Parts: sequence; C-alpha cells; structure tokens
Amino acid sequence: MDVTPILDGLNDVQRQAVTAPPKPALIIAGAGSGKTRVLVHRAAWLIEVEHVSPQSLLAVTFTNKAATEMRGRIETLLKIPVQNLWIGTFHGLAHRMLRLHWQEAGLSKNFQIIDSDDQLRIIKRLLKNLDVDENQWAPKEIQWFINGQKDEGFRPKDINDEGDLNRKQLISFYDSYEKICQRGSLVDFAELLLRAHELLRENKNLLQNYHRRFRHLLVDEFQDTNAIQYSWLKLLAGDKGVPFVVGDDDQSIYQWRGARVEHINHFQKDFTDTNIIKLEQNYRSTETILNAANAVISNNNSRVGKNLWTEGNVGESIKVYSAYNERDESDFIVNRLREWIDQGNARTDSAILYRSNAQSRVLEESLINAQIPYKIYGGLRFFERSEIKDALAYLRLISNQDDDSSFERIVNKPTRGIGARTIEILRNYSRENACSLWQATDAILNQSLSNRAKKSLNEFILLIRRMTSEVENMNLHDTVDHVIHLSTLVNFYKKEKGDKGETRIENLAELVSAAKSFEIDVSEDISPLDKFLSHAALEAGEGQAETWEDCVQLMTMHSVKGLEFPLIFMCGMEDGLFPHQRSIADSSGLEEERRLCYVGITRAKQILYITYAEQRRLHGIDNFSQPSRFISEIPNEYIEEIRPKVQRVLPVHSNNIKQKMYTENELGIKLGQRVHHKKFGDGVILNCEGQGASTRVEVNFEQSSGTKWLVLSYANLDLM
DNA sequence: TACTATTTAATTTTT
DNA sequence: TTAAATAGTA
Repeated sequence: MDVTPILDGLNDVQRQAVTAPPKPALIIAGAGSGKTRVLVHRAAWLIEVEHVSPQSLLAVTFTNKAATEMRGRIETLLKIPVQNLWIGTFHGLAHRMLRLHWQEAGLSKNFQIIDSDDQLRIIKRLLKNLDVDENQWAPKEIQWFINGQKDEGFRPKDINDEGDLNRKQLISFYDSYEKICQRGSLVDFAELLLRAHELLRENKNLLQNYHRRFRHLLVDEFQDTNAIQYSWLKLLAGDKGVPFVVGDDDQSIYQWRGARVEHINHFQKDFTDTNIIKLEQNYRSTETILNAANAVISNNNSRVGKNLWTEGNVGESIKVYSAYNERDESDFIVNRLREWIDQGNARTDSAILYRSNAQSRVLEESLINAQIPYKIYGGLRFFERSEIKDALAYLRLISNQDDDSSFERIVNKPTRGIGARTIEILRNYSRENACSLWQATDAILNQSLSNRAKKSLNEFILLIRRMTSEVENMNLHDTVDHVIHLSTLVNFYKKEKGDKGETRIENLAELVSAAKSFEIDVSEDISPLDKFLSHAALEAGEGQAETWEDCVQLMTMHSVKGLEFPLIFMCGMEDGLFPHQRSIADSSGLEEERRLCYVGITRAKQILYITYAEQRRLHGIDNFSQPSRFISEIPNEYIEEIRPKVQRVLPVHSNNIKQKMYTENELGIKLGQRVHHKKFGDGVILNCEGQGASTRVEVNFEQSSGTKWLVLSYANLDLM
C-alpha cells in the first residue's frame, strides 16, 4: 500500500493527527494551520490504509459549502467517488435520519422544513390568535427564546419557569408554537436537531444500528457545536465510536447563537483517553500579521492556549489609517484598492470586512464611483426571496394541505378577493376546532360567509385541488413550471412598478431551471417534490442566478470565517462599532468580539489594512468615537500609521460639528467625560446632540446594562 | 382592497 | 439614514 499521496505535504503534527490510532481525538487547529486538510486526509487514511468502509464514516460540518468541499477533496485524494459516505451538515444529516425514520420520530411522511422567516411568521400569527400585544411580547424575542431552548435540548415541559411570570408566558408560547408546527407537519431548523436527538435516544434498536454502522465520526468546527449537537454526537458515538473533532477555541464566534466552546473541555472528560493534538504552524499569513493576531487574542482569559507560528516572511507592516469620517475611510480603501489592482492583482483576492452589514453602503458608493466591481456576501439568498417563497408555498400546499404557514402566505397572493375578514373567520374556526385552515375552509364554505367571499375562497380551493391533480404524474420541473403558471404569480409581479417585478419574474424562471437541474435519487422513499422543498429550505442557495466575475469581496467579519485573502481591509474599527456597543459591557461578550477580531486579522495572507473613522454617521446622527481597543492591543512594532497627506475638504457634515463643539464647550461636557447621576450612578458620556436647553447626551452607566439618553438640563449630572 | 403617511427601531446568522 | 411595519385614507 502506497501511503505517500495521503501523507505527502503534511507536517509532522498534521501527520500525527492523520495517522492517529483509532481512539477519540481532539485536534486544536489554529487559524490557517491546515484544519480541513487534516480532516480530509484523515478520512482518506481511514478508508485507504485502515480499510474502514466509507459506510462506517460520518463527517459533519456546519455549512453546506464545507460539506461539499470536503467530499470533493476526499474524492480527489482517493481518485474515486465515495458513495455511501455520509458527509453533511448537522442539519442535513439530522434531516436525513428523520426522513428515514419519520414514523419513529413522530412526524408525518411529508413533513416540511421551515426557515427562520417562516418561523417568525408563525409566531406572529400565534400572537394575533392569542390576542397578545406585539409591543409587549416581541415576536423576535419569543423566537429567540424558543430556538435557544431547543438548542439546549429542552421541550416546554423540561423548562422550569423559576416562578417568573415572564418566563412562564414564554414557555406557554413555546408550547403553542410546537402544537402549530406538529399540526402542520412543520419542522424548524432547531427542531431538526432536537428531533434527531430524541429519535436516537428513544429508539434503542435504531441507535444500536447506527452504532454498528458508524465507527468514525469526523467533526469540523467543533468549537461551534451547540448543546444538542454535542449530545447527538455523543449519543451516536456510544462506547465504541471514535470521534475525531477539529476546532479552534479562538475562533468561536457564535456563542450568541448557542455554540458552546466548553465542549472542547467536556470532550476530554466525556471520552476517556483522548488524544489531544495542537496544530500551531500557520501556513497562511506573514509573521507580522500572525504576531499581531496572537497579541490581540492573548488578551482573552478563557482560552485553551496555543501559539501560532510561521516560517513565512515577516511581510509588510499593518497599515492603520485614521479617517475623518466614513466617507474618507471608504475613499481611502478604494484608493488603495485601485493601486493594488493596477499593480496587476486580481480583485477577487481582496476583501473588505466590517462588523455590521449597514456599513457596506458607504463602501458600495465609493466602489461604484471608482467603477470597481464588487460582490457583497450575506444578502438575501435565492430561496429566501419572497417571490420564490411564494411559489414554494404553492408547492408546499400541494404536498401538505395542512401547512397553515404556506396557506396564509398565498391564500390572497395574487389578490383574489380573500381579505382579512375572511381569513379571520377561517382562523377562528381553525382555532376553535383545532384543525388546519385548509380543513376549516370546508366547514366555512357552508356557513357564515358573504356570497362574494364564498366564491373567492371556493375558487382558491379549486385552484389548489386542480394543481394537485394535474401535477400528479408530472416530473419535478414540469410540476414547478405548471404550478407557477396556474398560480398566475407572473402576472401579479408584472404589475409591480419599477424593474423589481422584472427581476422577480426572472427568478421564478430560475426556480424552474433549478428544479430541472435538481438531481433526484429515485431509490429514496421520498417524493421528488418534498425532496426539492427540503433542499430549498436547507440550502438556501448561494446566488443561483449570479454570474461569476472578478470582483472585490465585501462581507462581515462573521461571514469571512474559513476564507483567506492576500489583501484585507478591516474597516470601522472603532469602539462601539467593533467591539460592538452591545457586547462591550460584559467580559464574555467582549472576548467574543476579540475572537471575531482575531478571525478577521488571520484572514489576511499578505497585506492588512485597519481603518477607523473619527466621526461616523450612524442612524442619521453623527457619532464621535475612539479607535477600537483592539488596535491598541497590537504591538506598535507591527503597525505603520498612515496620516492623510493633504488636508482634505472639510468633512461633509461641517455644520453639525461646529454646533457640537459649541455646546460641548459651553456646558463643559465632552465625549468620554465621566459623570455622576443621582439615580443611575457613575457613567461615561458617549454621545451628544442638540443644543441649548434641549442638548441630550448618551451615557453609559456602569450599574445598568446599555446606555441612556438624558436631557442635560434635567439630568443634573455631576462632572467627575 | 390598495396605496400613502407615519412611526419605530437599528449586531453578528453556518441551517 | 433607512427599511419595515402599521395606521389611515381613497
């Protein structure tokens, strides 16, 4: 057996990981240390050298992209396609299991997956049904609560209300929400995981089968696992399964979504005799960039601890630019980009990173002015577009008529005279009789309805019935095409003014071709339509209709994880923006921001620019802020400060500045000034607006969370 | 029912 | 600033 291709080009530690004995392994893999590489080669090693059947391997990732890439790389390495090797996302694999064992899981055969948008709609409707004031109970927070509980593995009955009425109410919302989903055969993302976990936990035979089957579990981005994912892994591994997990605690940036880095420590306890291997050699960045990243992250306390090193060049200093305002900042970035591109570099090798999406607007304007093509990551994805979701709702209603969520979405789209009144009657009936809206129509048609409404509703019912029967023997893409045709959605969008409707119609056409190219495995016991619908929910589709072009990449610091670029700009590096205001207060929040910063810095291969604006217009008002504390955590030796060479034209909002300075002087208030308030205690002034008697200041008080706006003339602040 | 005016709130988002 | 959601009007 020639093992050279599998071990070639790996360093000693990587090799050690790849060839590790079959016992639990925890690989701590620093940024750019070849984490995916190790995972891929490990899989190849097991199959090729240890003669483990691909069937006994399970590989889990977080994104579809990572899963696809991993499969591709394994196949390239082994030079053969690996069938019956389970590689997928947690959600994808959970979904697969639920489809296979829908009965044991307590689902109907044609259950549908809903995305967070659908979920929110359901919650909103639920609140309306219960006659709850949305101002008192924000739907988003209820959604947050439900998903949070599911991520932790809790059903409503498992949650203690702790005598808290608020909590009690939330639990009851969760309970009602669950009933709605169960009735409509709807499964949200978190539910996929929770169900799959319960499925294995409650069905010993099934679990034993999987235990016999899966001997090796490979896990990517282990630091991002939430409680339910980790439990599922443990359950699946059992006593004999061998987990091989790869992660980096310093790149844990999704704790706010339920990810628990602590699993890295738990792992060593839960699996005895764990082999711990640290990959610390970085192959990506220059020494300067790497040292800077190390220096920043060393300010965090809760770390496993490792030190990345490189044999690479020292490289260029990190350039820090202090801009007057956000316009100046983006112009600077665009100028530097221009120079870099003119030197013959590919635009696609550069990326601009920001903390929050709203920051992209100014950058876009400058890029458009300079005529530099760019691409923004993280916008609406194909299957999330509303016209696509409309079409899908028709298809879902055909597959499952009890899907109230889809019913409501399209019952009057295009408008067919079924107004709020009629729907209200339907809702009432369905609530009182605990049936779906579809079922309610039957009863309602025979009762209390005006003739007009009755006619409209009846037409809708007939339309869905007609679609259902006509589509019965069609293949997938004809089905999609036919349903879109019968729905008359195209006509509906034609009426929309502007070229928006045009795009929507194009997207609908694109949906048909997506269905055309969708591969169906007929051996599986699921209808092609249901499979397509699940696919749509699970893989929202990165830009289906987009053409590839050489362009500058714009994205948030979160979405850049896992990528690398020769040239990186990190912009908006100001305290309050990054670290974000809402994370500054507590140390765990701040540490997560710092990890995010670490992720950002370590994306750069050769050149890193860091920029901040002294003045930034946010939500329509001007803010002054300090450079991000993370900048000062980078040792000076790695930094080259760039000062504007020429005095620029005065900043755009010069009037405001004059006003602001005036009031500041007049009242002795300046940003950063410490103050004392009788009720709120001590705090720091973050912001100031208005003038004279109506001057208001934003103060961050130490005792309370968040900040408060106070009118100076009433607040009686004492300067400290 | 559909359009327009007003109000409100504003991190990050793998699935 | 702005986008989205709601309330009010034709």
